[in-house]
Amino acid sequence: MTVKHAGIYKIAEMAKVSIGTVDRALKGRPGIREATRQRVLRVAKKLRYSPHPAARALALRRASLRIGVCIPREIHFFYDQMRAGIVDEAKLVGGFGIDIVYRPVPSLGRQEKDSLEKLLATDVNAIILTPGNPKLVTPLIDRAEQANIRVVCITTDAPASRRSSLVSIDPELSGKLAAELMTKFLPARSEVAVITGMLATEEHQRKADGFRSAFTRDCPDRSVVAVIEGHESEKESYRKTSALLARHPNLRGIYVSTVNCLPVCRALRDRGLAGKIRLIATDLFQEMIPELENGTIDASIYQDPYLQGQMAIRSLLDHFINGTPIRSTCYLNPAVILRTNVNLFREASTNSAKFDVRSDAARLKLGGSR
Amino acid sequence: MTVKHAGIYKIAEMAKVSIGTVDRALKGRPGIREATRQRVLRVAKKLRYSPHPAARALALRRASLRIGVCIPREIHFFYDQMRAGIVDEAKLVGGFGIDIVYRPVPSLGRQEKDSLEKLLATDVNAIILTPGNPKLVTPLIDRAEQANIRVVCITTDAPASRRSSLVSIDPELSGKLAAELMTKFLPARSEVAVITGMLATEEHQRKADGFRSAFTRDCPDRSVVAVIEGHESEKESYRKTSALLARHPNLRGIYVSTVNCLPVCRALRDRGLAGKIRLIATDLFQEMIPELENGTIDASIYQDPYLQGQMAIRSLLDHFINGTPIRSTCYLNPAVILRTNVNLFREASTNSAKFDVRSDAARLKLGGSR
DNA sequence: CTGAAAGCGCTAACAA
DNA sequence: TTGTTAGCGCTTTCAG
Repeated sequence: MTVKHAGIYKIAEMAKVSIGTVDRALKGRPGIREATRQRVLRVAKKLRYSPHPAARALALRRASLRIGVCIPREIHFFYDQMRAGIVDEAKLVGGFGIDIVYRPVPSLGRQEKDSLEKLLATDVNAIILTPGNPKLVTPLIDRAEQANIRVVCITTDAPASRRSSLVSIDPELSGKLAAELMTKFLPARSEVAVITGMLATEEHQRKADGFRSAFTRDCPDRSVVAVIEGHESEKESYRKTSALLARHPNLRGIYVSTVNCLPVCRALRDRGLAGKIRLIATDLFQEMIPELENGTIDASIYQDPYLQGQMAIRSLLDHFINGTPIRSTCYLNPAVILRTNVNLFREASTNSAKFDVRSDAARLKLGGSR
Repeated sequence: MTVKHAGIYKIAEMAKVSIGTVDRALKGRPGIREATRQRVLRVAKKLRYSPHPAARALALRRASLRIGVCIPREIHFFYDQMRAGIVDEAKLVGGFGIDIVYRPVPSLGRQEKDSLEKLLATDVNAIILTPGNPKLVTPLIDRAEQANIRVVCITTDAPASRRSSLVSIDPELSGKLAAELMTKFLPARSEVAVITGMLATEEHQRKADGFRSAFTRDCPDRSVVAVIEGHESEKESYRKTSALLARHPNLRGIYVSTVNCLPVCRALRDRGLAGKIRLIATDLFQEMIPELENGTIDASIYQDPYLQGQMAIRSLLDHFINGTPIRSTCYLNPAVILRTNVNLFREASTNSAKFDVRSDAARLKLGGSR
C-alpha cells in the first residue's frame, strides 16, 4: 500500500505549530526554541516526512541543487564526453532546478587548487572533480565535505580525502580484463609486453600490475617480457616500441594501458607486424577507429567517460532528491570494444566531437533561470 | 546567454488574453475561437514556451506522466532486471509525478493482447512492451499510437507497427560480436557450431546469420559446421550437443545464441571437453557464473536488460519532459562478459535476485500519490 | 521565538 | 468564448 506522504502542514498540525516553525526546525534555521525543534523533528520523523521536490523547485526561484564541475578541458575526446554525460543527465531532470557550475581546468592537475577554491566560494551543494594532484586537493576536498558539500571524484581518486564518492573504472580490473582477453587471443607460451605512461602514476602502476598478475596466473609459461614507459610522448612511445619489437622477435602481444596507442600502431606497421601481434588498447578516440577496423588494434578497454559523468550526476541526484546515501565507490564495467561494435560508441559518430563551446556553456545553465 | 523562459502569464500578456485562454490553446481544449488559438500558439512559439515541469507536477494532483509497462514475468532473471531498470529510472525523477502502471504478462507472448488492451483503458501516456507475438499486437500498438500513446518496444520488436521506438540489442550485431571474439580465440581453419532456439524466430535467425557471416568473412577456411536448434529445452539441447560433439571431433568452438547454455556446458564436461572447446554464451544468470569462473564458458554476450529498461524510460522522460523527439530505434551495445568482470554485473550480486513482489509493487507507485 | 501570508507556474473549476 | 480564482507543497518575508 502506498504511504500517504505527509507535508509540512500535516507536521505543523500535529506538532501544534505553524508551517513557518516547521520549516525552521527542518532546515536548522535559527529563531526557534530547542524544545520546539525537537518536538517538530520527532513528528516529522514519525510521519516519515520528505519534502516534495516539485514544490521545492517551484518555491525556490533559484535552482535547488547546484553542482560544481571541475574537470579538465584537455584531453578533449575524453573530457568532452564526460562533460556531455554530466550535462545530459542533469538536463533530463532540469525542471527540478539543477544548476551545473562548470569550472574546468585546462588539463589534469593544472590550476586545480585555484578552480576548486573558486568553486567552494560559489555555494554549490556538490562538486564533481578529477583529482590530478591528490595530495594538493585533499585538504580542499576535506574542507568542502566539512562544509557539507558532497564531493564526487570521477575517473581519478583522492583516496586519502573524505570525498563522498568515487566513480571510476578499477584500474586493476582494466589490466586484468586486458590480460584475460590476451590469454584467450594467444596460444600458451606467448611473450607479451605492456606499454604504459609512467609507473609513478598510481593508476598506471595498478593497470600494469593487474595485467601481469592475471596474465601469468595459473600459467607460468606465459611471460610479460617488458613494461615500457612512454610518458605520453608520441616520439618516445614509437621509439621504445620499435626497439622492443627488435629486441623480442617472439613477441606476440602488446597491451597499451594508456591512450597513447597510435605510435604503437605505427611502429607495428613499419615493421610489417600489424595484425600479427595482438594489440589491446585503452579508451577510444576517432583516430583509433581505423586501426580497429583494419585489425591493427584487436580490442580496446574503454572507460566510458560519458557514462562516468552520468553516474556521478545520478548518484548526486539520487542523494539530494531521494535521500539515498551515496555509495562510497562505484566501479563501472569497462566496455570491450572490438571492430564489430565500435560504431555503437559515441566517439564514432562524427558529430559527437563537435562542440560549440559557447552555446554549450549556455546550455549548461539548466533549470535555475526559469 | 540563458534564454529567459517565458511562462503562460507572459504569453497571456502578449496575446492579450487570460491565462485560462492560453491554457485552452496550448492544451487543445475546446471552448476557444480558432483565431484566438492560432494567435496564442504563435506567441507561445515565438517565446519558445515550454511548461515548467515542477509547476505542472505540483498543480496536477495525479502524476503528470503515466507509463504502462507490459513485460513478461518469466524468465525472471531477465525481466526482473528489466523491471528494476524501469523502476529505478522512474524513481530517480519520481518527484515529477511519474506513475508506472505495471501490467505484466506471465511469459513472452502469453495474454499479450489482453494485457495491452487493459493498459490502453488506463489512460496511460506511454507504454513499454516486449512484443512476443508481433502480428497479434501490431493493431493494438497502432491503435495506441493513434490515440497519442507513445509505444516503446523493448528487447523485441514489432517492426510492422507504428511503435514510436525500439530499445534493444541488434541481434545481428550480437552474432557478429560473438563471431569476432571466436575468430580471435581460435586459430585459422577451425570448425565451430551454433546452438540456437529455433530459427523460425526472427531474432534467432538473425543472430545465427550475423555469426556465420562474420565468422566466415575474409577467411574461407573457417566453417560453421552446424546450426542446431535446441528449442529452449534442456534435454534436447544436451542431447543434440552431445551428438554434435561425437560427430565433429575437430570442433573448436560453440556459440550459444540463447539463454540455454547450461546443458551445453554439461555436455562438454561429460565428454571431457570443458575448457578445450571455446564457448561463447548469451546473457547472464546466477548459474552461469561458476561456468564462467571455471573456464567452461569463455565469454558471454550480454543484453543488459536493466540498461534497456532504463533507456526506455529515459527516452520517454526526455520526450515528455523536455520535448525531445523519440529516436525510432536505439540499439545498445552488448556487453562482453568475461571471468574478470562478471562480478560487476547486477546478476552477480546475490541480493539482486531477491524481489519481494508485493512491496515492490507498492513501490511502483512513484510520485503520483503524494 | 512564532505565526501569517504572499508567491513560484500551472491546472481546473467556476463565473461571466 | 473568455476571464477569474483557488489551490498544489514549499520558501521566505514581514508582523506580531
